Amino acid sequence: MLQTIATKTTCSSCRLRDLCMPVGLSAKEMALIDKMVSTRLKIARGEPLFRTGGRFKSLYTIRSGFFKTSVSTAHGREQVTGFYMAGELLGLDGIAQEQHNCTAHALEDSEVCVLHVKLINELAHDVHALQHHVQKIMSREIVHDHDHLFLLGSMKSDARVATFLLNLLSRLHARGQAPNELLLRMTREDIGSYLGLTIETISRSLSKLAKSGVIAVDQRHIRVLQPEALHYLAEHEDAPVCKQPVLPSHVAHHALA
Amino acid sequence: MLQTIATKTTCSSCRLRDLCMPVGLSAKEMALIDKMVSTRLKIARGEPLFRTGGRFKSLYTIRSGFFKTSVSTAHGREQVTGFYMAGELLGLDGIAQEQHNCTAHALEDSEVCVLHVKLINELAHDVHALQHHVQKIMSREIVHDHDHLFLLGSMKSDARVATFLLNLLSRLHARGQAPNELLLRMTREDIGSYLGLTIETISRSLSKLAKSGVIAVDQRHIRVLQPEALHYLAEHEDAPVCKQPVLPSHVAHHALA
DNA sequence: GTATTTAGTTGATCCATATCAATACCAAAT
DNA sequence: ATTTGGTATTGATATGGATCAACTAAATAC
Repeated sequence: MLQTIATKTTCSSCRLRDLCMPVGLSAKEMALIDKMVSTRLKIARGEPLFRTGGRFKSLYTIRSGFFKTSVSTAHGREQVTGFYMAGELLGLDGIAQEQHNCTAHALEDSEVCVLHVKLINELAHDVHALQHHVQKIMSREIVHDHDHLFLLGSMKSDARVATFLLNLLSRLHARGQAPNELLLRMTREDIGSYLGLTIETISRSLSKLAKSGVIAVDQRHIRVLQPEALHYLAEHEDAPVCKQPVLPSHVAHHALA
Repeated sequence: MLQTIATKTTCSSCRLRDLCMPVGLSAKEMALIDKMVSTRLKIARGEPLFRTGGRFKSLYTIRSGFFKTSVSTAHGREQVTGFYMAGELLGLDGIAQEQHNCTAHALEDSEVCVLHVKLINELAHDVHALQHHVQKIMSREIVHDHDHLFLLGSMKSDARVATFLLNLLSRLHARGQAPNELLLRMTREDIGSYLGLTIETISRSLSKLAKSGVIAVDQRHIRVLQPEALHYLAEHEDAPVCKQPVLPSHVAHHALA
């Protein structure tokens, strides 16, 4: 299940370096950083990387693949709290109580770098930028969570779906992918849980977007045909208050009929 | 509005020390820490401590008083993201982009200690525990946000309200207050925004809890009469799935008639 | 004191989304 | 090719909470 493999790649030569590591390190600092990652793990699709309650020893950066994180109650109900892709850091919620507070599942065969916290903090003493870097990443997570609180607390279903698609698109775009195409790695159920909606509502919302020509849906493959319309939906139809027609004619006249 | 006053109290002698600072510091370390807080601010009720977009220079620990934080869109809608009380840290979301990403308002006349990040990070180099402490607090914030995502994504209105009350109660209890009494510092509107509900729903939910004898409501003063019933509501009526009667007879037979 | 404003409650109605149900699709196994 | 099971779509119906509206009570101003 968890297969350990020897590291062949160093951080300094990693193609994801700019996503993972602070920029502008000296050669000396970079050499120190290279010692930080001693192990990599392969996680097969569907398998957990860590689970709620498990002992927290390390953070994980994704080398390749895709993960979801989720929290759940004793009484069964589950809530997906995030999706993570290459270059992103998993496990930050474990620092608080030295045990993982959510479960991370691989949504496709994936590979992660293991960063032992002990090692990170020792290194941070010498590589000053590293400490600040960790803070920044944690802060970014908080900001993202706040945005998501806004989504769950104030936005209507179509706006949630539009926002979700745009968020994935921009993150994939930052990784060199086409800015208007998207392969959903997660099920409708995962999306629904993440967006606080049912699978049927997700399906209907996507169908509506497709019918109106804003996107094209083929199974889990999404192609964005009218990015502006998608942005408009994400930003304007954001409240139970709004009663105007969804799209003004200059944006897309037959959108969402 | 923002009135600066000279510090008369040191961290080492502060009554909130255990809430704010790492425990088990040496005398030497404590002396260093004492230099961290150079300024305190008084914020009058209703005034902002910082605003979205404002330059991020420091974190704030609450000495006394009560704050709410909120994010909002260009198009007006606001979402309360958290409530903060004595000993808690404000401003962590600003680290990511070196600008504040939410607005913090005082809900009563309050006093905060100003912690310049530059100073914190310099100190962290010598006081190793401090660095870890900041990480822990940020991680705790992430965990809390995930719990709140769960609440907004999966819980029904009554469960949200019960959870909210229990959360405030336990935090106040940790600060030496009675475990069954509570003075709400925020309006119903703030609560509604925080819980993703309207003011009317908050009002109805509180009335229902009062009518069933679980709590007593007198304006913003809440007294908990049946803590177990409140816990039950928070944990069990957690999903749009649940169809059973709200409370089994052994918990509270006339609750929520 | 009275007037005005703001905050909160309560009832009636409506609607967005959940729920229920039937069907279709694709992948893996037989 | 056929079954099986997980995944997705679509339609019909139900409902929790939003919206609208009328009213009460406290806080503040005059």
